[in-house]
Amino acid sequence: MLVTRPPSISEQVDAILRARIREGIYVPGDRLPSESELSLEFGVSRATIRNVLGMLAAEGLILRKQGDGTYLNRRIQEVNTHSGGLWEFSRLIESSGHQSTIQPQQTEKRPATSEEAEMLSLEAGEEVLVLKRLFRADGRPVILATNVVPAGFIHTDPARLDTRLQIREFLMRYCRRKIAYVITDVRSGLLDEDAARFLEGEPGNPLLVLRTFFYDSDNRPLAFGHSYYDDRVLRLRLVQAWG
Amino acid sequence: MLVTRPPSISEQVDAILRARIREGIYVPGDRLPSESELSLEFGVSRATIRNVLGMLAAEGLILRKQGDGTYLNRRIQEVNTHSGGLWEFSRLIESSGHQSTIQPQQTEKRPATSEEAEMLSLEAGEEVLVLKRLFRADGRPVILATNVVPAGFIHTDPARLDTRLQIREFLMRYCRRKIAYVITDVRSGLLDEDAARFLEGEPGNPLLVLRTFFYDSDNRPLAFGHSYYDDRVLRLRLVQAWG
DNA sequence: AAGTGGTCTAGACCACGAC
DNA sequence: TCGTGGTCTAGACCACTTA
Repeated sequence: MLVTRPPSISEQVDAILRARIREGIYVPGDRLPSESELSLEFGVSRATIRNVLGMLAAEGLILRKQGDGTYLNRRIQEVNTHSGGLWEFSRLIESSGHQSTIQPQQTEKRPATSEEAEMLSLEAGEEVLVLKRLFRADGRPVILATNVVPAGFIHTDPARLDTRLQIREFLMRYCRRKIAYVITDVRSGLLDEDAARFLEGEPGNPLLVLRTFFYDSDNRPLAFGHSYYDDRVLRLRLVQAWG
Repeated sequence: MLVTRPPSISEQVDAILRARIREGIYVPGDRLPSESELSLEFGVSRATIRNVLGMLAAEGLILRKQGDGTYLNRRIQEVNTHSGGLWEFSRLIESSGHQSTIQPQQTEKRPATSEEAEMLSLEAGEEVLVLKRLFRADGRPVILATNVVPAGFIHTDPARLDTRLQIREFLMRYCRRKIAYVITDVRSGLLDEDAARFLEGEPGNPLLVLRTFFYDSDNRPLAFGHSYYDDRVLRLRLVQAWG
């Protein structure tokens, strides 16, 4: 079913370079081989190498200096949003150096509220599937995430759904929908009584509230999420490369 | 002095396309001309066109559909972090549709605290320049930003500094330093008494706290900032394109 | 079948930094 | 001066969507 197309040349080069960084073959502060050397070594064109390096640079993983060379950023470990996904909580937790666990708390199918109906372009009263899940970092609860998906999207027997999947994987597998882009609202909020039962903390504590909207390439809303993010435990840290 | 190199071909194409979007020549939801058509129209190679479109797509401004075409995102107006800069507050405010004003509150030169010294790789007691500024959106105070720069970086007579400059421009003009990348910590916090004097609000209100670290391409810290961001007035909204 | 975007190549020339 | 990354070209072929 899910056709797994072979990895492209760029993806392979990307994987190799990331592996070398991970395994310490390239050490933070190191100067990497030049683009021409890499293109010779891998037997690919320089344009392909540049494409890959461009992505690594955009993540802040490497620093490129015209006339000099390409260097491995000394501060890679400080950042947890490499490759961007602010909404892929498991990866966020793991790339912060913690062990991530997902704990489904509640899965219910119910009519959409009017607010939900509007955000998901549904008729009032159409059903939605609501997934409430708790993410833990090294056992400590950090994120309480609620995701809402139109029930009409789901082609699978509800009893067979794996509610531990990432939302992206969930939409792909059960709804055959591909996320094209995501809009995330970052707001501050206070821990309410309900959320305090899940996240260890006292009601009234400040925390981050993320509202996430998922769309496909036709601008159709696929899902949205509402998450409480305990920033005392897990930093929300973004890198942005300039130029 | 500041050499202003002529805009590259990509920059020109980029400017033209953004202008067409801004002026409504391309309307949200529209299908843009194909890459080949654009490359013919502008007399540049398709690779150059793709380079520019790639950036617009990364910002979520356009959506590209293989086998179909390129479409202008219907939700462009909802997003205020196009081209990324979470720390360029004026642009953030203006691309949210507000009029932005900067109000310098205080400029002082003093020895670095031990925390500042460590973050900026300074010796204890070295001097720093502290800029405290208030950003307003349509007159309403939204961001209280404090930026700390090593005083030794500054080559200009302190009395002649323009304290209304963006931090990027400030570092470039007075310190001849180029920001290579920026790390931003987004945290939740409570309005304290001092900040409440500047931002209209009561102490104890939740708000966003941004801590921003600026580095050059040698990994040297250039500056850091501590900002109170009133998210009731201005949304902090990120787009991330998938794939 | 035709046209779109996605990937990749093999060159060229330029701007810049270190030596 | 030499090697680096930055820009740009003119092609080729593939994957995909639409008709």
